Amino acid sequence: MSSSELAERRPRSTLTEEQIVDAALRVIRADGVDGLTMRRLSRELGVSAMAAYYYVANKQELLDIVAARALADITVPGAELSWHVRLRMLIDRIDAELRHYRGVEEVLLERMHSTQRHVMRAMMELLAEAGFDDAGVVMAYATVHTYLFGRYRVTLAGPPHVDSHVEDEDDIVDRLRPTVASLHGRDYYEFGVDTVVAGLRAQLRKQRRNGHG
Amino acid sequence: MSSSELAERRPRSTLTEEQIVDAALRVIRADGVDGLTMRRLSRELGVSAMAAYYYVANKQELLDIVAARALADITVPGAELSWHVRLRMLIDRIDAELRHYRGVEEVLLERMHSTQRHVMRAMMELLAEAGFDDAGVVMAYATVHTYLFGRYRVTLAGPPHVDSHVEDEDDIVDRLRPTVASLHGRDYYEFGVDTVVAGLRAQLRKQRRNGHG
DNA sequence: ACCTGAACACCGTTCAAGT
DNA sequence: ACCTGAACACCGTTCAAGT
Repeated sequence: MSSSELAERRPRSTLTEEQIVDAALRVIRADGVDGLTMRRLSRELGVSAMAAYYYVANKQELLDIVAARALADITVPGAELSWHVRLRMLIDRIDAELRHYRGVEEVLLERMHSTQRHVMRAMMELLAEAGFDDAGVVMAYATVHTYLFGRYRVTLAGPPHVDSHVEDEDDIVDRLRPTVASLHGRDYYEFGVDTVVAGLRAQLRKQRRNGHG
Repeated sequence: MSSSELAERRPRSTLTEEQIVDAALRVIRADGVDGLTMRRLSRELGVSAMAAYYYVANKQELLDIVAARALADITVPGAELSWHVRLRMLIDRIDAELRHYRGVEEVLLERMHSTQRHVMRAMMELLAEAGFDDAGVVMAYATVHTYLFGRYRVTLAGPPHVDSHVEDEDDIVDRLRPTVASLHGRDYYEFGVDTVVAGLRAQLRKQRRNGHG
């Protein structure tokens, strides 16, 4: 038995990629994506600072693996429903996973291809079946992707009160401050996704009017 | 004349906030927001590494000032047009400034309040005049904000070709690869903004049906 | 008042060396 | 094969010191 055969079976390796990803997710859930440093990860693994570099080429690769893992369990809603209902369900399922793996959206926003491939494929197929032409499928996907992964980065909470600034009832920004305070992440999510889906339905009607359908 | 009077007029100050912001914008346009470090900024200003700290409390404050400056010149379209046309024009003007100050969107995405206040006010007033109720105004603004500032972070260009991966005509992701390559930033922008605006028109109709109008 | 220089507590990553 | 330790080239920020 050669040593390379031994190596391929990794007989007594103490570290596995799964352990690394699990540790990374634990850190992200505790301290957010910014809290995930290679040194913090090594502490979580109980291993020397640079050990993880034997398994991942660099930090970006680690983040890609983590993002893929977060979306791995997504299932695609069945074809019996109308396309916009299915799209809404698929978006809801992605959102549920993202809330579960809090912090990972930041990774997914940047590069579309790091979305788990089967999720991208499912959404594109759905859009194609709905009647979007090729360019429409791609642009519609990009629109959903941008909204879905971008929304997590937006925080509304402004500086609670600047001393020099007096509240002005005639200023709509001041007048709506209590409304902002009363709305929750859920409200923004529902409204935003409804808006994007309704917008895509309008885009499809427009494409049909222009004679591609 | 006391020394504090002299100071208030800053008679021979070599550094001004304007110079700092200008230098920051030059660095951002050359190397992106990530390339803007406090040390790089000082080199651009021809001054010692920590000099800028006399004018800004920290890097985040610098970025806020830069973002405010980028949106300072936005003018609001006149009231004679219908609200969705005005909204589209306002979004286009913001986008034009962002393209001019390339890289600043990254700052604006994060926190809504760092959008120049007059831009936020203009868009909210427009949405209120359109007929959205208070919660609708806030959620609609948030939706536009998320899409508009989020889209810059999304890059489509995947890894050009993974060796182990064979193109599969039955896989829609592979099949649409040439379509992705043929589309430009402009196409995504037009489609995405059209989608969001059309979606908001649908939301307003829904609100009216539900008896708030 | 305005700016400098050195220092502190971090990063990601490389690489020779250990087992 | 798998992991360690030291080092390199960076960060943002603080602070005593200069002019």
